[in-house]
Amino acid sequence: MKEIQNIGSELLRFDIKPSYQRIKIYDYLLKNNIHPTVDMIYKKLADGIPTLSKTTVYNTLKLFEEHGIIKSVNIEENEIRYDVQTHIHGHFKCEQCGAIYDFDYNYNDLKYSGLENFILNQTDVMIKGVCKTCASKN
Amino acid sequence: MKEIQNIGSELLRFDIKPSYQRIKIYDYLLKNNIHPTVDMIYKKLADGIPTLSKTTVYNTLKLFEEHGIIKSVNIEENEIRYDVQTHIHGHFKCEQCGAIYDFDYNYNDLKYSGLENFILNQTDVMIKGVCKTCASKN
DNA sequence: TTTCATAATTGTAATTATTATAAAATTAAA
DNA sequence: TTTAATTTTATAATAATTACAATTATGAAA
Ligand SMILES: [Mn+2]
Ligand SMILES: [Mn+2]
Ligand SMILES: [Zn+2]
Ligand SMILES: [Zn+2]
Repeated sequence: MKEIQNIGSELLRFDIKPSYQRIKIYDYLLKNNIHPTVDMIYKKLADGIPTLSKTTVYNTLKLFEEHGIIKSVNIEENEIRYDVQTHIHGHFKCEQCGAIYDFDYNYNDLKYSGLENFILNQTDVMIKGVCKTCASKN
Repeated sequence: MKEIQNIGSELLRFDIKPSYQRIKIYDYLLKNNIHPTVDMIYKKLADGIPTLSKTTVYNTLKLFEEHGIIKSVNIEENEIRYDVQTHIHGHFKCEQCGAIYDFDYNYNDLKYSGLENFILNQTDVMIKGVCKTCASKN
């Protein structure tokens, strides 16, 4: 889990003005490292912030990503998920419980053929299968 | 490019009844190895088959995938793309021209940490960047 | 403190991809 | 030819996301 002492100054470090909503959203992401969807974030925070608009959640996450403080992950077809973990790592989605796990892989050993003279900006490794917990239940 | 002599018998090989629409859709996928979206497929085929329904395209692609004759790829957030190439390979998306390229990588050298006792069913490697053609123009 | 400009938030409507459903058309079997 | 099963079609319903304009909050100048 990512440890941040002061959320406001962390946002400022990324040139993001720390409004009340932005702080709450980043705080949620830090404390819930579950790659949540917009809807999950909105529903959880709407309890504590009754005036919160889903548009604000969309705007904020877009802003966060543009400023590089979070990453979006494209795991399932129909929804974007968000990740405070910005270092290079892969994602595993359990086909049974739906949970998403982080994992590390040997990024530097990856060799490609067919991409000569291409400029590579971002690599994502996605694996689907059955997680340890679900596998032991079967 | 995948070479198929008889589309009808190839569909039958995968236990798919070769209806007129199914043959046309599979034929399109074989001849247009561009990882098209449902909409791209529908629009192109609707010229030749005026009665074609988009629902049929959705149904057919779903059926094809269930029978393992094609794969769906999840490259951009908001849309599914389809691929007749079913062997393990990666996908590169050019951020400038939007084209999607296939590439090969050393699948067996991929080493993970954090997935001990997990069952891995499907691995996808996605890279974003600038393709050779676009890079040479800049 | 009041005034004003700017930025952030909100609510609503519009867009887009996808799924659900039921009727119509086609195919295959009796 | 009847009949049943399968496939296709049209339409409506969902769901995620974006567009947009009004409202609210913030912060500096007067
Ligand atoms: Mn992650
Ligand atoms: Mn491919
Ligand atoms: Zn699981
Ligand atoms: Zn390009």
